[in-house]
Amino acid sequence: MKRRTTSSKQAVFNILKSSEVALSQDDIEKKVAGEMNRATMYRILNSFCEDGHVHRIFSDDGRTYFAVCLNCKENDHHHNHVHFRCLKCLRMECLKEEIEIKMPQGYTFKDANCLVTGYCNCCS
Amino acid sequence: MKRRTTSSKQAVFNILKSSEVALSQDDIEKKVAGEMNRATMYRILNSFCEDGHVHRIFSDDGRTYFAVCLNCKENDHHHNHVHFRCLKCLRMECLKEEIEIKMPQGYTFKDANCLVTGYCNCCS
DNA sequence: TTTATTATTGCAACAAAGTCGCATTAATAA
DNA sequence: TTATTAATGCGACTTTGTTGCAATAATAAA
Ligand SMILES: [Mn+2]
Ligand SMILES: [Mn+2]
Ligand SMILES: [Zn+2]
Ligand SMILES: [Zn+2]
Repeated sequence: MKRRTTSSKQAVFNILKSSEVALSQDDIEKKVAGEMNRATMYRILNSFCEDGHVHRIFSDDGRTYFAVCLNCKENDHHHNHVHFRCLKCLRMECLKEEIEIKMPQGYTFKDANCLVTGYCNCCS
Repeated sequence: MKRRTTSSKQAVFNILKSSEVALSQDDIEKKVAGEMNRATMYRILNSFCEDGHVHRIFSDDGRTYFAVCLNCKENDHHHNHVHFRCLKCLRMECLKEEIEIKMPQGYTFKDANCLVTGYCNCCS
């Protein structure tokens, strides 16, 4: 027996799944009904990432954002799409745009975290 | 009269300039001769970034790394090159590889922070 | 050279993100 | 129904980075 399904986990997952944008722990805390301990939420988010249901976005605002994996198969995780953070409305979103990076000779690629800041179409 | 040249600034800048890799504040603190207050060093690094002598790399390890700008002209700052962090030897380096990102319709590009993790040629 | 101005520094206190140990609670297997 | 152990809440903690304030020092002005 490994993971157990709990209401906390389901709550967090539903929030992430129904969100159009990536969310920080703080964002989720605001959206979740009732109380939920910060440490617990981080543990939940970490487990989602471990299990490959959710991916992390490391932002230049000092926060980590979380978003559900959409096109990831069990054995094919590719998070090399671009993330965008609007400097005005603060939306953090996963873009369709994928980047392909030519690694230097002898280097091994493990993961990518590509973030672009600017203004979204509403805020431009 | 705006910026003043001080030995602290010069020390930090020389460390960054002579380093092959990008450095975190902590890295610099270890390299700097004698004592230097953390707040002071951050203020120095921030001023370098403001003045466009140095650019920031936001890493997935929770730290910010700093590296001198090499190909930036006064009016043409382009930091859309890829950064690489080796998961074994922990080197953080600026890669030659530049990424070009097609922004969605109506979006305005401001800055990019593209980080790749993996293993460098020594550690692969 | 001397003085005045103000950028820079050190210090301490603070903020925010995230982690961890531990006792308690609750899913699930037996 | 009971036993097992994952999940939770709590509080303490760590790390990165910032800020107010008084003291110091680089530089402009006299
Ligand atoms: Mn994404
Ligand atoms: Mn760089
Ligand atoms: Zn916007
Ligand atoms: Zn390496």
